[in-house]
Order: sequence, then structure tokens, then C-alpha cells
Amino acid sequence: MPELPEVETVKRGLIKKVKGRKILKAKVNWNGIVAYPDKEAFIKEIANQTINDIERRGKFLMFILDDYFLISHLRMEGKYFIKEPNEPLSKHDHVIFTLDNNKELRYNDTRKFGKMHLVKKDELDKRPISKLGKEPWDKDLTVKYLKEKLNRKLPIKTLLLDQSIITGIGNIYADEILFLSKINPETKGVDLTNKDLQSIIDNTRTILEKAIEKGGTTIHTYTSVDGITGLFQQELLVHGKKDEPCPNCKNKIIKIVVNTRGTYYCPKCQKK
DNA sequence: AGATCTACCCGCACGC
DNA sequence: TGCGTGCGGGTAGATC
Repeated sequence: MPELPEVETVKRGLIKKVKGRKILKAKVNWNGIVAYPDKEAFIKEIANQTINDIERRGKFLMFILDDYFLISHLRMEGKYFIKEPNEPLSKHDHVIFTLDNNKELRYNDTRKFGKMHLVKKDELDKRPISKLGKEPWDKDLTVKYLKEKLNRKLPIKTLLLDQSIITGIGNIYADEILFLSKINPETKGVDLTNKDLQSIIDNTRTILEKAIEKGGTTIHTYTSVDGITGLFQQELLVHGKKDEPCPNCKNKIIKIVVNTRGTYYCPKCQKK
């Protein structure tokens, strides 16, 4: 599933393929994907807009158009493909953009979880990305900042997934970051030391950078339906490794549930 | 009022 | 084989 590194990889791939292209028209085959505005307005307003650039904010892709931002969240399984117009639609192709180079940009989403918002450039503050917290590499992401934001009783695992604090960390990397930081996922935010907070910042950056690097080497796989999952799977240390030996101390990794999210950690290395 | 919790959107994978 | 259930990001709305 796409977390920040995968979204960054998709972004880089899309820039190569569609930057500078004009969207001649759009077709929406599943209304649920288009969250705002309604389908008719979406189709009407996006016609003849040029994709001037593509940016990433947290796990959101942001297509910079002439008068609008197209904000796209892939959620669990969203993918973009470039296809020839005469190629038959795949089962889960839900939004099709016809480009000015006789190609189609197709949004494919097995689980129909993804969302798109088309917003005027001066209306950005009303839409989802306005609430995002610091990007992992933001210079303002400091121990002081985290100390304020994490001064709560919720488990650190839950707080790491809160996109309004640090944006871009998902369920998988949250486990990995806490493992590298030797912090128990159930530790209350308020109980973290300055050293813990610095560890979280450092390890977040390290692991996401490493993952982006990996993503970069397999950039073509974003057009392959099952390509993205396989990539960082091999790199994981604890997530999904129930009953397997901890890479650090060989103790068994255990799985618990923290605020409905499956959570993996080493009880020996990550004591409360 | 602010913090926290819950339901919801979906379809696939898995296990009994 | 067939059915039930867990999964998971973000948001809206409920509740503490």
C-alpha cells in the first residue's frame, strides 16, 4: 500500500510522463472516487487544464493545473497508468483523463478507497491537505515541536499515524520507526523523553529516505499492479513479522492491536 | 471547547 | 465451497 515513499515514487514517475500535458477531457466511471466537486462539475472544470507540475504533500499527490489543484489520495491501492486510448479498460479503472498526446492517464483502484479533490487555487485551505502537519524533512520538525504536539495520553503509535502532527507516516513505517527508536508502541506521547523524540525524528527521516531510494530504483513498477508491495517488503524489520526473530535480539516479534491498527514490535528491545 | 472515539467507505485475502 | 472477518487512511460526526 502506498505510504509516503511510494507516493513520492509515483509522483516522480508521473512527472516524467505527464508534466506539460493538457487534460482534454475526463471520464468518471465510479463516482465515489471524486470527492469534490460533484462528477459533472469535476469533468467540466478539469477540461483543458494543463498539468504544469506535480507535488507531494504527505501521502497526497497534487497536480498543479492552470486554475486548480487536483489533489489525489491513493489510499490503499490507487495507481496511475498511462495507456493508449484503444487499450481496453482494466476492471478497476475508475477515472480516465484523455491527454493531448494521444494517451490516457488512468486511475485504477481495486478497492475504490482513493479520493480526488479538484479545488481552485485560492480554496486550498478548505480541502484535506490544509490540516497536514510537518513533512518529515521540514526544518521546523524539532524536538520542541514534537514535545508540544505529543503531549497527550494517546499511544505514540497512534500519534505517529496522526497526519496533523507529522505527515506521511503510515501503519507500516510507524512500526519500523518505533522499532529503530527502541520505543514501545503503547508508550503515551506525554511520557516520551527528549531523546525519544530526537530518535523518532532521526529514524523517520532515515527510513523514509531509504524507502524512497528503493522506490526510485524500481520506478517502473508503479505501472505494474502488484509491483509496489514487493519492493519494501524485504526491507521491513518488524512489521508483519509476528513470531519471527527480532533482527536485533532474536526474541520473538509480537503483534498487538493499538487503536484498531495491527502493531508489531519486539517486547525485549522496546520495553515500556 | 478541545480531545478522543467510532463508523464509514470498499474488496481482497485468509481461515475455519 | 462458502461464509465471516480483519485490514487500513482520512474524515465526519458523536461522545467524552
